[in-house]
Amino acid sequence: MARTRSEQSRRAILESALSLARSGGYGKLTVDAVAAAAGVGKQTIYRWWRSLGEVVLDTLREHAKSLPAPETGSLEGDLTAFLGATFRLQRGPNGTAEVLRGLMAEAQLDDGFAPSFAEFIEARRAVLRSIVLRHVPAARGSEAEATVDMLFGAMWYRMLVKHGPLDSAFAQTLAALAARQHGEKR
Amino acid sequence: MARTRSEQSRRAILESALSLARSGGYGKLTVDAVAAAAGVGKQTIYRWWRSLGEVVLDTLREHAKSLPAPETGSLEGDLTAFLGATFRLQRGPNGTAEVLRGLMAEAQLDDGFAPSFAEFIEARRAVLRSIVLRHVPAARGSEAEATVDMLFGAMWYRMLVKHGPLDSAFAQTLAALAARQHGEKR
Amino acid sequence: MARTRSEQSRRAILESALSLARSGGYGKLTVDAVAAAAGVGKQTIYRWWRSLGEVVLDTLREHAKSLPAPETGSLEGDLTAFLGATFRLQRGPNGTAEVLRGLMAEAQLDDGFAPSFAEFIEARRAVLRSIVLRHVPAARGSEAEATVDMLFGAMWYRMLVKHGPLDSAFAQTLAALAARQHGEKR
Amino acid sequence: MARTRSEQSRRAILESALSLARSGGYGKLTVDAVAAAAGVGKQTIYRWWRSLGEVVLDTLREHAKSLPAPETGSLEGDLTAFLGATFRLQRGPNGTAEVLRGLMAEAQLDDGFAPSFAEFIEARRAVLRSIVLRHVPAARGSEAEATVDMLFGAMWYRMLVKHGPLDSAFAQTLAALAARQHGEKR
DNA sequence: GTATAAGCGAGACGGTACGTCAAGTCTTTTT
DNA sequence: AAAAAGACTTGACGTACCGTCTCGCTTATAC
Repeated sequence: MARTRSEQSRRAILESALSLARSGGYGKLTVDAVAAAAGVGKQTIYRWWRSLGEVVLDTLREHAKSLPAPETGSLEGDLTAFLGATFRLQRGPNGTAEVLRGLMAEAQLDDGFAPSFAEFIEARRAVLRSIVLRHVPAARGSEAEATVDMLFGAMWYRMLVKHGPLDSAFAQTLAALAARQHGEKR
Repeated sequence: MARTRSEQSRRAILESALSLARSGGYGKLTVDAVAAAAGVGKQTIYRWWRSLGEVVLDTLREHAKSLPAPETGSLEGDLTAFLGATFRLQRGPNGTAEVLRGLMAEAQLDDGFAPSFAEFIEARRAVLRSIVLRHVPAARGSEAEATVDMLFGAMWYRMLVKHGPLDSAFAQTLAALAARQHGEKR
Repeated sequence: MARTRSEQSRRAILESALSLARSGGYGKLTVDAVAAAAGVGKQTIYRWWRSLGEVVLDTLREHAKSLPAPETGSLEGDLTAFLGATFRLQRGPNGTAEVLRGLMAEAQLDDGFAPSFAEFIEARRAVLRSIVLRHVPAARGSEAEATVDMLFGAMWYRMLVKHGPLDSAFAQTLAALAARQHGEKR
Repeated sequence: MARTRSEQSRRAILESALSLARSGGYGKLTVDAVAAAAGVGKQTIYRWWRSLGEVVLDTLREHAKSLPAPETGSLEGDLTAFLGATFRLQRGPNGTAEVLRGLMAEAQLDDGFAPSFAEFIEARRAVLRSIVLRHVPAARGSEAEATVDMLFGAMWYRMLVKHGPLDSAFAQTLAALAARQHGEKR
């Protein structure tokens, strides 16, 4: 005998949060602003999410689904394709890099948000790990983990510090170096 | 012919900031608290630093100086030593990891702080880059950069996401994989 | 369709402001202290008043209502009664003199507050003016205004400079002199 | 073997204080601004005066000396002349009204300044009192005091509340009413 | 088919911290 | 010893957001 959750409000909140984070920078995102932009009461946000970070994370989960695991036949080829596609999704004014940086920051400052973010990260790691293991089954264990950390680590490092571009050349270099780690021809 | 800067206040601020960041978490660090703990007026902080991030960064610059570049004869050996020492400095209750995570977050949220932090990061990259190039001169260019990004990237990735430890085993694995990237015997 | 203004907070603010002004002196009244004493956020004060002066003025408006216009039959009698009652309200530890002095000071230093205070003053002048005109209709115009200014002026002058008491003897003297200005037998 | 007080600094401080008070309003007068405008260290101000109020009061003491007691033969004439001259000194952009208002406010808020200000006020009262007593010796006592309070009170009241002008017409009206209080022809 | 309880937009609320301003004091160097 | 310069501690300012809490309205069951 109760009213049901408004799908319209849910969408408006997700979209407003993402668009405000992109335009003004994640650091200037506020609950008041999101609520106002979405034409929604603040309580409606707090009723369904624990923080703005969770809202934004929700929007990214959908984005990431559009990344299929490639099949080129070689580790270097698969990595080049996967990393290239991942970088492409982040680049540009409509890319997710700005928002990802904000979420990473949030996870450092808000202990409540860190687990959700870690879970999101783990999902991405699982995909990359499976690519590595498909070509180098023997690497199972700390070596595969380290390779995954080196690849995604390099990506995040550049995304966060901005000392170099996340372009296809970088994707290729990373793929080549990772392949060599596991004995593919140099 | 005016009063000179108080060295006592400077030290008190640096020490209070670092100790509060370690005890309560960087996210709960406030200017009011630092000023109170240092027995200092807030204005004195704002007079000499642009934000708390800059204060904390100042304390870390001194810490990092204590890391000497190693000389073991092989790339893998040097990397193992360098990464191991770096990780050791970050570990534990008196380690710098908690504070580094906070600074990385700050750099994402505060555009004014990002350049200072990037400069700090670049100084660390320079040391690692020189180690790589000493052993593999031919890697000069994007390959050396990528190797540096993969190593420090993996470190930051684990520091930020906390999905794995920064211990000597990880240092060794990273060193071995990086050495293989550049043709050292496996 | 929003939450309505809290009557409880409104009263607590008015009472705290008045009581703090009386105990510590108007000059030491601070927004922080009023908010703390009232158990209220500062924003709640700023939401409804433009300055502490307006808050205190609000409490005085109610106080002043308790002064009825007298009817003794003569100008001198009415003035004696009216001024006597007015002075009495200001005297003593629970009197309003301390607070009135503070408001007068505020009006000099804060251009935004001056109009509100002038309006409050005019309301009081209107009462005294009507007493004068009831007995001396011919004084309408600058003479009545001047008489009002001389009576309230003398009161404020003593309140502000504190060179003489605001007692019933002074009320009587003022009343007598004002009556003579308008030809009542001496 | 000591340096003597700098007359140049003294003058610069007095002039800067007065001019800043007139241009920006007494309420916005600050010690920093006066010191900067006078090309003087803040300590030099604090060494010789207890507060900015005392500085400004010093400048006014000289101004007031330029008011000679008039001799027209009648109470009404003398009062008209005296009040007219007094009002004239206060009017206009170079008048002292703005500054006097500020000092009166200061005296209400700063207990340390009130005595100095009261002394200044009393000097002015003495002049007006002597005029009244010269023409109405019998008024000695509370009646003369009350008349002085009514005249200066009316002046201050208008100066502070700004509900009417301090012009020669008002001076005349006040003089006439005061004369009637003491039996001069109506 | 209507009562009723949850969802909702709105926005007031108690708090915490911000970054700024000015006060009055202290220290350094110069005159 | 007085002065210019300006750093220092202190304390209050007015603002921004936080997360919580009514308020009155809307709407989808469950009776």
